[in-house]
Amino acid sequence: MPSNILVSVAWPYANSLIHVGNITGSYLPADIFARYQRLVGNNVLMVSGSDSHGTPVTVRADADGTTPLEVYSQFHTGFLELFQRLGLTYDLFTSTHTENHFKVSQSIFLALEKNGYLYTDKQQQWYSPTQGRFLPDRYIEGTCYVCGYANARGDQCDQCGTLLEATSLINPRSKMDGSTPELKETEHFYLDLGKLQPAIIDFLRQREDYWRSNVLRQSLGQILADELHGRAITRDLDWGIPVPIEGWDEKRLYVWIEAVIGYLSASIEWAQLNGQPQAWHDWWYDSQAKSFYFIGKDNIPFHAVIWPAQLIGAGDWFSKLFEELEGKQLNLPFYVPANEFMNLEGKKISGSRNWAVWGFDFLSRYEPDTLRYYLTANMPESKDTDWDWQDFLNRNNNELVATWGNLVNRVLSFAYKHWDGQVPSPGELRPADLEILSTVETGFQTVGDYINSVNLRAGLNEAMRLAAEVNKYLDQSAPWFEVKTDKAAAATTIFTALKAIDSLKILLSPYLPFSSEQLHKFLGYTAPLFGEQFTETITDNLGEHDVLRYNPAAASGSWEPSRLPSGQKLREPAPLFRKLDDDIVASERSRLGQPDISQE
RNA sequence: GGCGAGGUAGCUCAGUCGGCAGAGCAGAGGACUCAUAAGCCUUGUGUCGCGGGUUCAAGUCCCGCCCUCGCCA
Repeated sequence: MPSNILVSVAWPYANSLIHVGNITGSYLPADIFARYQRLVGNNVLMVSGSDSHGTPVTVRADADGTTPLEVYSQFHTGFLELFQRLGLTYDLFTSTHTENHFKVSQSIFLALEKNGYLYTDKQQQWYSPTQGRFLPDRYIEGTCYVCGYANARGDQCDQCGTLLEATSLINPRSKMDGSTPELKETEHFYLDLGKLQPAIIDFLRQREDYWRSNVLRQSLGQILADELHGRAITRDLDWGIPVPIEGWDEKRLYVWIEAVIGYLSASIEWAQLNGQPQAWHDWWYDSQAKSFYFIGKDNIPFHAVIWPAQLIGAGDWFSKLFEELEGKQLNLPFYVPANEFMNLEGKKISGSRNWAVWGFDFLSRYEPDTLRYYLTANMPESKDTDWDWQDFLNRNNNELVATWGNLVNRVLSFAYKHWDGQVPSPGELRPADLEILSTVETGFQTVGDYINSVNLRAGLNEAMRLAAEVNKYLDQSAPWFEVKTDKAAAATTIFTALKAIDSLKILLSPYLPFSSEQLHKFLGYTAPLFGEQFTETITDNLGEHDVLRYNPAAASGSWEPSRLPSGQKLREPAPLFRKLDDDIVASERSRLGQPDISQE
């Protein structure tokens, strides 16, 4: 009776590099959760991809004198490598720029249309006569109509901070060529959120008792205070997904409606790549399946309101249009455990000012588990948190290395030295031995419950507390005395300690997969705990796209207490983690805000 | 401007139904030595953002205000 668990992870925008705030906000919690669910034996499907359309990508392409496709491909490739190195085990990390995603998105659009949730309306938009095209708000500069600042952006004034109505800018000019745009009427499709409002309220009310209050209030509270109104879902652009209506093929789907559809399209692509094109039904049509959406707080309305609205609005028309199946309803989100934000040294992370710790840059000097540990211990689950380099050093040296790394090292090296590189044979276990094993084994329940309810920090704390318990046990048993007077007693102690760290290895493995895998080998196991990540190039009618995948076939780990056999041959141990030097605090701080080396 | 989250020990953060303010780290002291000078034992620490109110009792509930952050307009 394994459950089908869909792990949906925020889609990074393919126009900037990934920093630690992005990682702790959604990618890392999703991976911890997914690894745990796989260890428990559930059927996990973890999907995401690059959000490749939208104006930030075209703006960047125009600025760099290249094409949106080039910009997207370059960042996308970087994401695949970073995620692989961080051990983020996506079953599929793909892209929105695929033939499959185009088709799925257009099917959702048409299903919404069939069910009467779309309407058209006209609006004014800046148009460039010199270029013969409409200009997105981000392509416009002008004088702020609030404070008079001459270089206000189309969507916001950098001087007074006001969010601006682009069509009201004074003396507008095109950022492309400085020419003066003119207002022109254009027609768009709108999603009728007002009509869907009662169903969305129902959806949220059904989840009221277990959703985080920040997520619930930001969605339900907002709706109750201020009705939902229709939103334009098409744009006058050429980069993106064509509107699938005759006469509209010059227009594109607005990214905000199309990107979230990626959870569905990536699931479908995953099934196709596995040669079982219907396999995704288990997560999307089985009413017992549960879907978890790992996102940052800035994305709450899109995942708790708009995406459910699309799914409800598409109704059973999606299955008819997409694969001629009758009467299938797509599953709605089960839980949206949105995280708050992580700041850096007391200030907001800012890519453009290089006030950031970049994923790649970090990995050039430190290990992925070091990052995973600090980001989890400091994860913004209930409020904004702060990345502080001194705190990073302290936690690495005083918690990860001292409590866990040292425990492993002292037990392994003692066993290796005194019992000829083998797990010793114990005598009958004494009360203290039984007690510590039972204490550690409670972790499979307590840590598991924390992870299952997406309280990841609490789960990590609990696992670390258990590691400290094993340190106490060792001090009380003092095998370094026993070994001199009663080697059989020492053998019992070390056997017990080895079993304890063998169990702790599993409890910590969702958080620290690399070092757990290494410990697993030190303990003499040959089959790996986890499966393998790999990349692949897929060709379709839109061209080629690279994907990151996960093959669980070789994984042998399971969420249950150690069954370490005595006599098992150990491998020569080495420290799992590196103690960091105090100097790094100053040198890391000096990098912050410096002209950027990593934003290419 | 509307909606929401947060403000608690030197630092990072918990705090459920209102019932003597907590953890980890840092700091101080101690016994030990298997281990990455790690681990173990002992130990100090508070204007719970500010001002009112309700209550026998408020970090917690109510009102007002200040600051930080997010979404929306």
